[in-house]
Amino acid sequence: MGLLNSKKALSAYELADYCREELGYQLPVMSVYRILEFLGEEDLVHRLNLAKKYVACAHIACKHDHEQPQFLICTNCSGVQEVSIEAKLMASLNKSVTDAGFHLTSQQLEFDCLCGDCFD
Amino acid sequence: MGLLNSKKALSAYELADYCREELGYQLPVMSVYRILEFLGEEDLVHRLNLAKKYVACAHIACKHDHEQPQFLICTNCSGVQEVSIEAKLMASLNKSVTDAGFHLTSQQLEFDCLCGDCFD
DNA sequence: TCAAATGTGTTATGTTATATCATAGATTTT
DNA sequence: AAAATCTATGATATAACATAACACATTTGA
Repeated sequence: MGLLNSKKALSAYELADYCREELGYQLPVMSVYRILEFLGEEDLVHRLNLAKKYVACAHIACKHDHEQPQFLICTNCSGVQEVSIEAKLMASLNKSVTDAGFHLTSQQLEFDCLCGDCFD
Repeated sequence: MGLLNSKKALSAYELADYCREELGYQLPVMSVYRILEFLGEEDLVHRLNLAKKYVACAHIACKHDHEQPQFLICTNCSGVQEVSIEAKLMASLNKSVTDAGFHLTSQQLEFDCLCGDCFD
C-alpha cells in the first residue's frame, strides 16, 4: 500500500477504493484497518482523530528523532500539514490542562483549519 | 430536552435513548440532531468534534460575554471540562498555524485527555 | 381561500469502525 | 512426517454517528 504519497488524509475506505480502482486489487476494508494499525504502531502512519483519516508520516525518510507531531487539517479538502509547535508553547498548554485537573493523553494535537488554497 | 445537566458529553443517540428510557418520550434521532443544531447555533450546546458528542454550554446561566471555549475531553468516561486558554497562548498558537499557511476554522479547541478520576 | 413556506416524522442511506467466525498456511510438537 | 496448534486473512455482520430525501401537516400571508 505504497499509496500514502497523497497530500491529503485518506480514510480506510478511501484507501480500499483506491486499491480496487487504481491498482485493480480487491483489498477488504478489514485488511486496510489491520495494515493501518500496524503502520501506526511503527510510526509510519498517523491516525487523525479529528478527520478520522490517515496520513503517511512526513518524516518517514528522516533518520533523526522527531518531536511529537501536530497536525493542521483542512476541513474542506482534507489537506494536512504536519508541524511542530514550539516546546515552550506546548509546555504552557500542558500546564493549562493539568491546572484544570486533566492530563493530555497525547501530545499529538490536531487542529481544524482551512489550508491556503481553501481559505478565501 | 432539559437533560443536558450531564457532566459528560452525550451523543445524539444517547440523548434519544435517554428520552425514551427516562422520560418515556419517543424522540426520533433526526429530531435530536435538529434540536442540537438549533441549540448549537444559539451557543447553548457545544458539539465536540473529537468525541462526536454534545455538551451543554457551561455558561448558559451567565450574562457576560465569553471567550471562545476550549474543551478537555476524557477519552475514558467522556467527562468534559470547559476551560479558557490564555489569550497570549492562543495568539502564539494562531501564529504557528498561520506561519504554516493554514487558518484555524475555529478557536474552539478540543484536547483528548484523561480526567483526574480516570488518570491512574 | 389558496399557494407557498416551514416544521416534523419516517425511512433510507452514507461513513467510519469493530466483532465474529471460518479457512488456509505456517509452526510446533510428538 | 503426521497431528495439533497458532496466526493471518477473508468474509460477513453489526455498531455508532450522521445526513438525505420524501411525505404530510401546519402555519403564513397574499
